[in-house]
Amino acid sequence: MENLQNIRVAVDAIVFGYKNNNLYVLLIEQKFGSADKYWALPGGLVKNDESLSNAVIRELHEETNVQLTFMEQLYTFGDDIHRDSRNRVISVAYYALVEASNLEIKADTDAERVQWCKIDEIPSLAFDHNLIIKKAIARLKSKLTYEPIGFDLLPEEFLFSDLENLYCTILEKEIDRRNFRKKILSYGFLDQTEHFSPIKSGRPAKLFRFNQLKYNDLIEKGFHFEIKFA
Amino acid sequence: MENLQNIRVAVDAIVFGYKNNNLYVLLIEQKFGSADKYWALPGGLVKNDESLSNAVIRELHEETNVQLTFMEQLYTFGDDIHRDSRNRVISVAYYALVEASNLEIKADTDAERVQWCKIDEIPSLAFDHNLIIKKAIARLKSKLTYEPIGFDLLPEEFLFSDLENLYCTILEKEIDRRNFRKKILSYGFLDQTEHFSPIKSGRPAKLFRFNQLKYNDLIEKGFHFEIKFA
DNA sequence: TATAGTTTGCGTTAATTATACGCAAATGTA
DNA sequence: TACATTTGCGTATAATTAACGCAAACTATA
Repeated sequence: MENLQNIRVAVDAIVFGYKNNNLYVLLIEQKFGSADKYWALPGGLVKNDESLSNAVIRELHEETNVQLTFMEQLYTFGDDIHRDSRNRVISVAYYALVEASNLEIKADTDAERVQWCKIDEIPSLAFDHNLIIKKAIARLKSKLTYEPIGFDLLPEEFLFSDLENLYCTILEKEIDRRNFRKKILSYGFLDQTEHFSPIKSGRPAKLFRFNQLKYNDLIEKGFHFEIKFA
Repeated sequence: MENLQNIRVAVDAIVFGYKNNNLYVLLIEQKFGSADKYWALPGGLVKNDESLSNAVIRELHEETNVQLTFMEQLYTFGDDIHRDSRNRVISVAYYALVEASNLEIKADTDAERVQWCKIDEIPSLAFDHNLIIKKAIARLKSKLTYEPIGFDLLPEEFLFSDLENLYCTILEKEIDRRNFRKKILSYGFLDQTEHFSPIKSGRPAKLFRFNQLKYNDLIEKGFHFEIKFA
């Protein structure tokens, strides 16, 4: 008599990495049946006794060996009833960041392939995963401008020019190098280290660190991070 | 052998209304078993063949007679496995706005009670609904500052002082009336009507309208709405 | 009819912030 | 040594924000 609900709950992860002026997304090769192979976002069904965010962590751990520096819920995709042609599945998508130094992937025990894919070279993916990535990129861009998550994509000690290039690359905007530096430094949450970067040419550059404690202090005092671009 | 997924998918709606310098949320009285009654957010389980957003619309229509002017997905609550003590249920929460002129509720056919509740007088609700409302308020506050959704809470023709009070009330901030007016008018998406408001005292005030077309034009030209407060 | 009280609507000025550059310092390389 | 390159600091100007003054247009009251 009763019409039982028959909807599965999945999670998907959009993991962003940044290296050499390029933004990357983590993709895995999924097998459907015997021959069909598709690139897709890492993810899978949520277990009955695990939280949504733990499901993401677990799936990422099962499929890859990345170390996240940031993770946040993105959106729940469930308006397209047929986004998975086999069953009704809604997907709670999370986006996450990894440090540049962590961008190498060891071959996994599974036969499944895992790969970093440049953001502008993403192939046609399974399900609505292209749409999900599109939304994740939009969110990443927006979040970059009002929270200091760019540092989560860089190594602990980084060059100012790297930070600057990261912003320019991801936001696809030009910016005045000198004004950018001035503004970020004026916030006062960066520590200058004693170290210099091994450089190719030009004046040696100091390495900087993001100081989370100083940032938290500022936030408590009502500080509001913002990077605006023309 | 296979451990089948047994997770229900629900939607919940946080419907905001604004009247007389007060922000309201729509609550319904839910019955648990024979005697237990709890105030809760409108919502319920998603049907197998309906989209998430349609589920919200349906539930609101079943339980109330409100006309929404805005609706957006808020967040999916599923990290607390026991948020519903009976079953594992994840809830996709949507927040929505209604016009002030629409703030009256007709008694519904159901025996269930429906009521607008002042934001600072919300009782202890069922499940994690207090938490959900908290998140919705935070989102509403933030959204008010970078998108012109305040107009969706006001009648079509409104006074500048109403708009100003709406911002002050919801954001819990003071603002200079004259600078606020200047800034909003400078954007150029408001139309001045020929009408005046029936007033109690003081100089008669012109009524304004939000012009969606003008706003869309601005957006295309790269305009970026923003209301900042000290 | 005058006067006080209230709210609207338009203005001006000072302070702050953003933008657009200039240029020397410190390196590697030819 | 001269040159190319990148860093790091500075200054002038434009634009925006914040702070405030005040007359206009009404109501209520004496």
